[in-house]
Amino acid sequence: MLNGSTGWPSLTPATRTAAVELLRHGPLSRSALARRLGLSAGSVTRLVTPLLAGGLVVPVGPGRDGGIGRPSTPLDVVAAGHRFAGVKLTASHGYAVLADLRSTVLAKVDGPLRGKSPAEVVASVADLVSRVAGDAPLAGVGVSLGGRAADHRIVTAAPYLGWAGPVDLGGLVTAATGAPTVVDNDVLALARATHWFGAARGADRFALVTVGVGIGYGLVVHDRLVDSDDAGVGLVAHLCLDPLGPLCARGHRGCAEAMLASGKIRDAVAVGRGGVSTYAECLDLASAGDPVAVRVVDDAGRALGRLVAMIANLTMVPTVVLSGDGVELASVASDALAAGLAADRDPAADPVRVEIHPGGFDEWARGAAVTAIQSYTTPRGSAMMHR
Amino acid sequence: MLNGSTGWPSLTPATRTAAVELLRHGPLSRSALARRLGLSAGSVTRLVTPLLAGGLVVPVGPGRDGGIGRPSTPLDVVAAGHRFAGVKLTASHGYAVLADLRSTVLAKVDGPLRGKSPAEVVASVADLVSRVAGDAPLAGVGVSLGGRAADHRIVTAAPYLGWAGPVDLGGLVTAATGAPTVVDNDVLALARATHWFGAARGADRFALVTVGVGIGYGLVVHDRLVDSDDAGVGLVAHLCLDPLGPLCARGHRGCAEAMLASGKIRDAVAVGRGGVSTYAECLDLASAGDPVAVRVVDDAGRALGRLVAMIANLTMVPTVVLSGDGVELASVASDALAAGLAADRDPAADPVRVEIHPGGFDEWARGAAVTAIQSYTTPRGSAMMHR
DNA sequence: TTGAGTTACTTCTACGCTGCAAGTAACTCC
DNA sequence: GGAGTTACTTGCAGCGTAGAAGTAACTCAA
Repeated sequence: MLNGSTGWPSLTPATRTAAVELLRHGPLSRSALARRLGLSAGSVTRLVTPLLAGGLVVPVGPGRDGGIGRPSTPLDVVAAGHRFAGVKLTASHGYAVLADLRSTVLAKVDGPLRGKSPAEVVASVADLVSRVAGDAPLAGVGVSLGGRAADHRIVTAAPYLGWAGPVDLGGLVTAATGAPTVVDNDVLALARATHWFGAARGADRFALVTVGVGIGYGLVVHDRLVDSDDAGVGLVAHLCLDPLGPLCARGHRGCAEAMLASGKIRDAVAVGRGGVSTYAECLDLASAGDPVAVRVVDDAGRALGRLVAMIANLTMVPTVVLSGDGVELASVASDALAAGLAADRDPAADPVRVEIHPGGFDEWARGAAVTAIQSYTTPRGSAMMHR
Repeated sequence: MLNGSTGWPSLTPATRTAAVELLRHGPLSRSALARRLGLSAGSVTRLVTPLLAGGLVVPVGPGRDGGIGRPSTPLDVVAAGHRFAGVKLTASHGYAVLADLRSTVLAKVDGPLRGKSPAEVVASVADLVSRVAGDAPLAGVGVSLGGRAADHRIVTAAPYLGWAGPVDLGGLVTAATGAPTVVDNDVLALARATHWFGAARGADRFALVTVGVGIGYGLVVHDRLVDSDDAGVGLVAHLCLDPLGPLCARGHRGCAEAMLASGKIRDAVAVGRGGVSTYAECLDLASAGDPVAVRVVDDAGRALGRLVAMIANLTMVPTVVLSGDGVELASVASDALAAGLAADRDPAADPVRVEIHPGGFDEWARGAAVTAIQSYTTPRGSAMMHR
């Protein structure tokens, strides 16, 4: 009966593990679940019984699998039973989504921040949350931003907001909204969403590269996000991708930011031919065959391909997901991307799968919601969130 | 009483987990072990009791930790209770070590292979093992080679030996020596040794780069070796480190192999000044200030630094271990290495710790022994070896 | 010297979680 | 309509765990 107040945190560990497996990989029959978890069939029956009784999980579909023997009964988590809000912060705006347990977006709103001070940001976030959620009770709130958050609560670095010292954003938003709130780096949150519910659902290893105003990078290995003090803050942005490329603000020639950031691409096209004012125009011009735009965009695509190759060579991921608001670059310059990838990847090695996942601001906000979902489903979990 | 015949495989899972923790991180007091494993003190007492009774673990030292309260009693695994042999194969020779449970080398031998056919290699390995082990009973044998082994048994690729189809080297050596045998890629095996007992002991994440005839690469993330079909077979060897560098055999300019392989460095010095015939001479000349050797070695050091930076940026490891028979390069060109590292690493990010670990052929063989040790201590283990 | 405080370890119990074995259920194929 | 096959359930024995209560061995201060 979907009692939100009891919720997943009250489940016993093994039962919760089964529920998470169903959430991430479902629908699954009991036998498939047993194989996935490495358990006996009897144990799975026992674990699943209280989930069915509580209405968190339901049998779904007829389960026709065509084979011989008794047909299986696929089970699935009832995603609609819980609501989460996700908020992505930029220097000036907030973007919020309302999502269910599988991070399906049910509503979205956005608006300017009232200001950059912690109090103004908290008030803006609370406002966005109440606007997007209405009076639906929330199981959790996630907030993501370009910066770092310790323990998913304390913001320790937020260059775009200009915060000097640590701010307990998680605690403040929890107090303001009444819903348990977690804070995360925006790229890491997007990587979490990609991992659990997105283009890399079910993948044990993958990398995420976001292209847009900046270049972001996230890595999942052994089914777990790789976190560190430096994760998501641009270690990848200044990797050299083209020794003859343009300069970035730090004086690096041909680094990822200089080659791929949407502002840099726009500037390069503007310098070459004039008459452009937006990144989207540059991609359109390149599609239409404008020689300057084609050259700039192709150079960028080749650089992106080389970046993908470097990532795959050094992390051994079979898949690299491209996202971010500027990711159309990868479609427009797909040939150049493939060429750059081929140039730096051993042809004898397994080919790298490149997935292009469209990314707008609501995708970033959805990432924030997934951080909240993970925190809700695996509190202080042994594997997922922390450690 | 160190009964080798019962051994670790007969331990119950939780007890074995405690024993592995002591082996890898010991000596540890019971309370420290409880903290590490996330268990209560009572559970640890229960787990440790049979290990003490069986003599696999002993109390060690007085346990003075200076603080207040009852002093702790550090426990440690009795490493001398088991013997393992490790054999590293090259195209023409085998190198074998005898090691205890902590991979301390007790003896070493080497010799030419009788030939490259599977039968000749197996006979050579068995010969080396019996020479190095004498009549000591072996708990396990590890064999490592440049190539791939499926399931730690079946060699599926061995370019240096010219084997075409898969060869059940593990099964053949098991039959020939009477000791359970595992097969592994040589770089991965060295990474295992570095992880459990070497320069990265206790590290949750690190990367290993080997420099020598070829360039090797291994990665540990989340306390587990990253394995893949392509691991260890040279994905890293053809990364571009210097756009103006020399060519490798595949036509890559300035790739890791072209810049760092000992043969390439020797050739570059020989072309420049003549009068050298070995890699070691080149390093000596560079130390002595010979301008050609200094330039070649410094370029290589800078390239190695850039490689370390790329690895750290993309994998987020805090530590990179350098090893291999040509690793002296890193000491001779340490300034250039630091410069290359600084150039490609964000100064705001955590600094990368570079550990130089001397590596001869016996280190490679020790790696093979560690593969056997891991297989012995964590058979079909949930985390260590497979999956 | 004595007792309070502190940390390390042990013992006992209740219970969660597991595999295993022996069922039952629902299907296909012949 | 039975044999074969796969999915699932039920009951049981035993491992593994936390928690509470107790013991041990030390430091420190009065």
